[in-house]
Amino acid sequence: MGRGKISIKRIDNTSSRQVTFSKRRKGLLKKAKELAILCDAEVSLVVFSSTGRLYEFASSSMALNGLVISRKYDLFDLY
Amino acid sequence: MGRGKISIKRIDNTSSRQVTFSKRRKGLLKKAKELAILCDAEVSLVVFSSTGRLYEFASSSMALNGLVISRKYDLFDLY
DNA sequence: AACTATTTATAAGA
DNA sequence: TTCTTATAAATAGTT
Repeated sequence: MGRGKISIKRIDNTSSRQVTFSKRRKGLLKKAKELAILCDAEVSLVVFSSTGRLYEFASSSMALNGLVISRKYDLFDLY
Repeated sequence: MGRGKISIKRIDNTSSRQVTFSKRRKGLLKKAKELAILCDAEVSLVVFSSTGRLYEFASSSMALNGLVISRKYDLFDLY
């Protein structure tokens, strides 16, 4: 949806990737909320950016409260 | 996005709600996967339909494996 | 951070 | 319910 068609693979350019992340994260969260409301569904969505920032949505009856959300750590994290 | 504009509130008609759920769930899962790939993000998405069926997506490094996914039960479930 | 051309998702209809 | 299509909505590239 845009000036050109893109293929679904990792965006190499860092700033382009961040811009796309910001736009699409917003869109995804909006659609998650809409699905929950329109269809009376229970939805939880957790997103970590590649820089480790957390974004989340959970409809009220999803038991995300109090849940410890974490990425698997890797050796990279030790340095 | 369709023949008419809709407002975001619970769809009362059961069959319409199920049709919309099916379409939008598919779209949401697709976009979750795309975000993960394009932006090198970690994404987990869990959806329960109102009839209790589970749909999920998690990018590989999200620690969803082995996690017990459950709805909060309510008194309804006892009968 | 806005804009807009274009693609994509989807509401309604068949 | 699966397929179609007109239209709304998201967004890629631009400014």
